[in-house]
Amino acid sequence: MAPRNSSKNLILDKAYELVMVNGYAGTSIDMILQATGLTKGAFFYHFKSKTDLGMELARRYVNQDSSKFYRIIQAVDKQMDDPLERNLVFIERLAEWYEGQTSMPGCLFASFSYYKVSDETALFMKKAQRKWRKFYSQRYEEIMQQYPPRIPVRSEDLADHFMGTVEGGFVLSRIYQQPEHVAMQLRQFKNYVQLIFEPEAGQAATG
Amino acid sequence: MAPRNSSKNLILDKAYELVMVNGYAGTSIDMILQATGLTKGAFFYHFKSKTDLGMELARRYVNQDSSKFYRIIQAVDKQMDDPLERNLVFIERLAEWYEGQTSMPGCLFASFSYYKVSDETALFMKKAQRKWRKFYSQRYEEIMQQYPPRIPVRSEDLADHFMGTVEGGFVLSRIYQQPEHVAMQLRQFKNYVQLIFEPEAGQAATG
DNA sequence: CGGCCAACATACTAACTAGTTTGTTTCTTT
DNA sequence: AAAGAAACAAACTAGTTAGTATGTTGGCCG
Repeated sequence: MAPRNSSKNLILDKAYELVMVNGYAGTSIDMILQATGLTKGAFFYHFKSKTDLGMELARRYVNQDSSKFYRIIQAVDKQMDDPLERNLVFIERLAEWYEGQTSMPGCLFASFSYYKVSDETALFMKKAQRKWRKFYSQRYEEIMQQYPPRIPVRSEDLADHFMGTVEGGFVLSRIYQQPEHVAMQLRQFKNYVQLIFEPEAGQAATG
Repeated sequence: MAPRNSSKNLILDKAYELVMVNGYAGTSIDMILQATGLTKGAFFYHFKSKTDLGMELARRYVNQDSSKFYRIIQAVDKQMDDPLERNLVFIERLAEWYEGQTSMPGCLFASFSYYKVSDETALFMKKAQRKWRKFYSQRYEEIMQQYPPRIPVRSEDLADHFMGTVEGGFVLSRIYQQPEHVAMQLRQFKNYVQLIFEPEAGQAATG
């Protein structure tokens, strides 16, 4: 791992920003170099090709994104024990986090999913996504053991739907050009989880 | 509008396919010409620039996608009158339609949202998306008048969440490289609508 | 202090990019 | 049949692309 503010990390930082705006194919190496103030020599010293940069961007994205989510999860887990409450508060905290962001939200994986960088990145992304699914589905498994779901649902599908909701929120935010849609989408998913598991959900409205 | 299988439509067809795989920036005019068997003269006779092609792709996508959805909706509306049942069956039919597709699903708007083709396309997409939201939110408004929702929800948010679910399903399908995720996501949303509005939803599991 | 290497800069190349110019065919219209 | 226009083809251009080859710098180590 390169030291904190090294040239390599600088390239990765700027490249990430540019890719999130212009996409991978729409981001040239020259654009990255102009943004960093470096030259070709520096770039090809740290990356053997542009494809290599794409792969490293994917790797770094997984690490940074994972740790961001874990950080929120751990903070919530410290404050409460109930698995359902944990999950609901996690979703709320995540929504609040996205509300605090100013720049246009987005997912590198989604960007790459609409332009195949390489077979390697495609495989890497698939595996990373599966790993996330496994993690979240275990959490929903815990919830299901304690709270009988109102309807038949699979924990894997809930995990996928959670991630899909975030992805959909990104796309909508970008089309509407309004970042707040991610939080809105997340709260819909939160409603869904509540309606499935919370024993008292929707009682007030019916009574 | 150009006649059915004209060169212009051929270009648009092939360009659409290529853009859905490589993205807009990753699809060169030469690639499109190679796929169509035409030459530069033909392309720039029909399109004044590549940006112009992007704009026409967006226009055509809205028309084709809208008519596809309307077709399903009208078919369902003929068979039943209840607004909630109509919506639920519509979602199910849509899920089945995506299950029948072989090629990797995706949305041109999503692809364009991760690479800004032009200010014109961005504005066009925003307006088209708003139009869709208006259409679907009206349908949920109807449902809400007849079926009191278990939880407080806004019809616009439901409309957005529906479209967001589809978009998320596309992204997940592409990352997992398994087209069936769109249908799975849609059925989660269907569950959500049922839990919100159906009076008897989830009664069997609790009793 | 001399050598060595990491970490770059500079200057190139060959292929590709969008777009233009000019020429050709075919159809229609009078 | 003449004329014009629609619908292309072929060849070109100027700029950009990823990638390379070679040169330069500073710091560390014996």
